[in-house]
Amino acid sequence: MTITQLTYVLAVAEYQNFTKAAEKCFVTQPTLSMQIQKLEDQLSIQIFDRSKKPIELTDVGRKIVSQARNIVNESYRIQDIVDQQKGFIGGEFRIGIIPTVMPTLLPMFLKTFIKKHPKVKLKIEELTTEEIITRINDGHLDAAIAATPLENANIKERVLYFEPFVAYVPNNHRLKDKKILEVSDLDIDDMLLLEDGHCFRDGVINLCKGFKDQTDEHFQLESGSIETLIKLSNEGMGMTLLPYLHTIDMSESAKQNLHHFTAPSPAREVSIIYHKSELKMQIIEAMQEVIASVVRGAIAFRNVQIVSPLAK
Amino acid sequence: MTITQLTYVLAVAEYQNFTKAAEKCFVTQPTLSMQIQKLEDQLSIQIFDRSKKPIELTDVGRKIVSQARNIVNESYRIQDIVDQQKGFIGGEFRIGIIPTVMPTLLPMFLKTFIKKHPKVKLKIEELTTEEIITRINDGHLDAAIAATPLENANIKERVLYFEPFVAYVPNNHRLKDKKILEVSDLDIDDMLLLEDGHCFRDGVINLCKGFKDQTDEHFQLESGSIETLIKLSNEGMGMTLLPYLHTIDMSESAKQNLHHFTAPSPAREVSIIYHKSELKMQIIEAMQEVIASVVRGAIAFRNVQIVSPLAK
DNA sequence: TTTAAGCAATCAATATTATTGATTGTTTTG
DNA sequence: CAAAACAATCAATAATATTGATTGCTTAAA
Repeated sequence: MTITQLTYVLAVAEYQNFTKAAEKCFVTQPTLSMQIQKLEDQLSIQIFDRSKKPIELTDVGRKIVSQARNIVNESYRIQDIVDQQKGFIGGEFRIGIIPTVMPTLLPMFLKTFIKKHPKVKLKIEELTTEEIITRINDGHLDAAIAATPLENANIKERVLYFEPFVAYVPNNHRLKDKKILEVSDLDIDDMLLLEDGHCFRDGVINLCKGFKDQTDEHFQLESGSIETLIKLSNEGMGMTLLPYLHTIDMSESAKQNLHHFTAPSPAREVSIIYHKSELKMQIIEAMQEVIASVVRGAIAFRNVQIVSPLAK
Repeated sequence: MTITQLTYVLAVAEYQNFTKAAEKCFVTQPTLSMQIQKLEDQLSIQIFDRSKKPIELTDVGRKIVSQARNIVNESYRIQDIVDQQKGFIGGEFRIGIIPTVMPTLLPMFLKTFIKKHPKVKLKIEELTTEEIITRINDGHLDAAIAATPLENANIKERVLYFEPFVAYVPNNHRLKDKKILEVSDLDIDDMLLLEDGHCFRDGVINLCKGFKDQTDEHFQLESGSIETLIKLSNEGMGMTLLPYLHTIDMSESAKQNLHHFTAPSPAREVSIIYHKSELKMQIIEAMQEVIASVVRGAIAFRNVQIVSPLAK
């Protein structure tokens, strides 16, 4: 049994196709087929059920794949140990970012980060919190930036910053003349909220006085775009809450509709999150530091109350 | 990086000697040397400091060895998964047994076990509790039989049986005429105790009324032999406590000196213990079952109080 | 029904890699 | 100082992985 064989098995399990798996492993299909056959022979067991199309895992196969993932991931940590020893910050680093953080935070730190750590090959993906959790667990992501706390046993968090919410109140709204809002002014019935993987949304709902069961709402907005949210608000669909960083470079006219909260302002906690195995921890720490330093200038609020993204 | 290379690294780390390590891996010394060099080259780091004699690990080397042990052990679990799937109970199984359990328990179950599970190649070692814990943690033992609870985070326990203590009171002892003893009769000052890795001993000391700090004792008995204990007792060194199974096949004359306790009799908990990773769990369960069935006939006590082997 | 496409297995040829026995140079030991 | 112990090196060889070409099966399209 070799680590190579195990990675081949993982690839086939993922793509359910020997040819495609071979491509991803940068070998020819016979190479991959033979190595897997060899492993199956040595174990005297079938890992894949080749009679099904597309190919399926057998029952043992499933367990073996799970253990193989374990072993392959642990083997990566050898290189990780060496990198840490050398203080080397580099290699591929796959990071996920939730939609409501992506457009504001990424431009703020990306340039600084790649300048400071040119050897890191960043792969950035916009993903919902749910997708992020899945991919951190299966090893497809090295880290992510999301609203926290998540309270997921396999995922660790490091807080980057607290981002206050600012209310966007259109002209026709009952609160249009109250320039400084209290949290108690919020009413779920005349508010418009982003979906954002049930995360941002759920947190805000809990803020509102007398919030109801989520099911009896008029509609759900599935866009991840704050732009859309503002436009719908202008169309008379209700007021909305915007994360502070989104309000910085709004047009002057739109800024007219912004209403701040009295302290403690509601806020969300934004963290860099990663698997508890702490693979590539040096890069995670490097990124945490860069983000913290650029955000420090942009957000200077002290008195905030955290809105947990956890449902219920 | 291959699993083979990692096992070579582990062997050298263990024996601090390339030649001996090569032997244990069933390859020649150049083979092992070259593979380790290749790994070091690929990682561009020294795992071993060859200038020291005997060879030492470098700082990174130590971390790599620790991770390598992890990976190699996890790789064994692939075969384990296959064995479990097939219901196969076999292969090498290394078990440690504490001295005060070995001579009574082993003869009771060994024959039955090897008859029932002929494919298991048992390697049995008599070891102290301390040695057992070390070896379960470093993977040199698959399981062990010891007095519990140990409260060790890496080790799991399954209770096999509770074994009452029986007092052995020589003719010249103050308690020689009290045929049924109470726990409160015990006095550390006229008792003789086995060392047994601080384990059996510590448990008993806690039983005695007004027990003192262990340091101010007249002497410590380092033998693991119950025989010696009885002989010393006969020489007037004091009474002693024997695990019940040891009293079954004593000579009739010796049995005259046995004094039982009133219920609840003090007793020790004897368990099969194993690493939390649960490798070779089928064999462990098979052994647990065999032992439980043979002991069931020999020990039929209900009302006992457990003497914890934990110091303090 | 025929044809084409998709896909994994097979095969023989080749490239790569691991292993070996012999040897060397160094260090340790008696 | 000589002998032993030991790891590195080397060239030869054994073992193994990889490949391109092909086959045979199944599915999808004409």
